[in-house]
Amino acid sequence: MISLTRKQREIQNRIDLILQTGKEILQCHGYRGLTMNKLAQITEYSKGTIYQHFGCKEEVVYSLVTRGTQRLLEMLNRVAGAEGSCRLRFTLASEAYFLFWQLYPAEFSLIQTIKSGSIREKISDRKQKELETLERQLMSTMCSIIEDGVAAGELSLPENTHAQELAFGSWSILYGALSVTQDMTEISHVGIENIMNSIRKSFQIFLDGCNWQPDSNDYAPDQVMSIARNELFCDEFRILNQ
Amino acid sequence: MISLTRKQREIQNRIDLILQTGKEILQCHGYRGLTMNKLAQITEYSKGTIYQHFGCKEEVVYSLVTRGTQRLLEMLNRVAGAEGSCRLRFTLASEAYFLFWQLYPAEFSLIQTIKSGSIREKISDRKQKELETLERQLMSTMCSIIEDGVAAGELSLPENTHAQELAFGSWSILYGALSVTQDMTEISHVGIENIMNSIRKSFQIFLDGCNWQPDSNDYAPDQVMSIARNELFCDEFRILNQ
DNA sequence: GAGATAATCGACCCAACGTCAAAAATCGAC
DNA sequence: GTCGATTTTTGACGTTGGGTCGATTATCTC
Repeated sequence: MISLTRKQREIQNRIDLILQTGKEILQCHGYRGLTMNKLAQITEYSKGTIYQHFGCKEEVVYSLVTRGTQRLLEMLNRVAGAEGSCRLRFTLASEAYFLFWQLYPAEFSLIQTIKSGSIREKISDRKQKELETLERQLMSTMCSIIEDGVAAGELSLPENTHAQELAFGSWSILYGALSVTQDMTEISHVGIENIMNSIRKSFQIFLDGCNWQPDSNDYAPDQVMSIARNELFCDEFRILNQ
Repeated sequence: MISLTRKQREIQNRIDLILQTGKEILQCHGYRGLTMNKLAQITEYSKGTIYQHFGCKEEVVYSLVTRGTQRLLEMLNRVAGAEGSCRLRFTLASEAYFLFWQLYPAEFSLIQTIKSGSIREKISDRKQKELETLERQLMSTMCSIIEDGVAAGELSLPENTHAQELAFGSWSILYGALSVTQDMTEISHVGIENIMNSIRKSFQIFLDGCNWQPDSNDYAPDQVMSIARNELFCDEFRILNQ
């Protein structure tokens, strides 16, 4: 039993090593630069061993996205349990996504990659369900904040509109804006901070459009950033700033 | 001179054939299913000839996106010259994007694909600039509608906010929502029309959040669809419905 | 019609994915 | 501790598909 656990840990560590190495190769040499030979060589395992854990190259990157999404979900759950008006919490959720984008740029850009049909068709149903579940959880966390807001009287849903639609809409703004931004980071003549502020504005415009009136005015930019920086995501900010 | 023109036309026709064939293969067999051998075989040209027009496989798909973007820009330009309030026109712009997504799904989903760094690095600067210019034109068309709206007193820009930021924000909603939807078309239990209506709502919420008050109430859903269907995009709708 | 130039072709090279039978390590029973 | 059984690891190999290039064919010019 003990021996079994040790074995399982070894395997887990190896999987971690493979994923970490894969991520590093991706960051240095891009998707095309990631080859199974290189992965085997750097991790000092043979190709056959790698293939024992990952059925194909695509599964490696898919797993990276899954792992990244777990991290994001964990941040979002922290937000859901926070104090303050619901609009504040919803705004903090967007900050979580910004942080995710900055802390895990490789994972974020892989989202686009893995969504393309030609990759997904190579991934086992089990792995696909796994990521799907995580995404559903993300969406449901966002929804619950909206529903809390409705319950608290901060906003009322327009006729024939569900909380999911608002969650989907606000998520779209963030995902769309960040994924477009992703490709421009080098070219763009405007700084990242400016782009992020611009997205923040769009996000708030969307909430204004929902007529989301918080019971206090606690979602002002300074306050949001202060809570994010000093309370909810202090670990993340430390890593980011180092 | 005549002979030169004839030659040039032959080449243009061949490029068209290659692209069209590539698109069909992509639709049937996905990105991985598109191979240069197959492309050569179906077009009945040799691989060498294909490579005379496209430096690599990636350039084929990149060209498909460029061509699709031209179609979209052409639709958008029709919108910009339309009658009615600016909010109506801006809404019609979103309908143009919906149509583009429905008429050219292959091209749309390739946008995600080509944006990934590993593909872009294989594309010549010239081709990249070409697409970049088109994208800039798209954005500037959207901006000009917003600026017209400001000039007409339909909305006023929030402090420290530029028309580009609003254009970027609204574009993000559409791009983000549609690119997420793209992957779900088979799985999703809700119909496409519902999803599109949901995105339409989000879009309008965003405009509401901008406090965009049209001089007339001509952007009501029925009116928008009527103008799109019967005036601006009647050709596109005919193709779509057949 | 002949020589020059350009276009076309497909056999070939090679990188990279994925496989599999042999070798090595681990395990378990006595 | 040893030996056979089982699992894990390995890297040489098959195959696929992107890309090249010298030979061949077509076109153009004089």
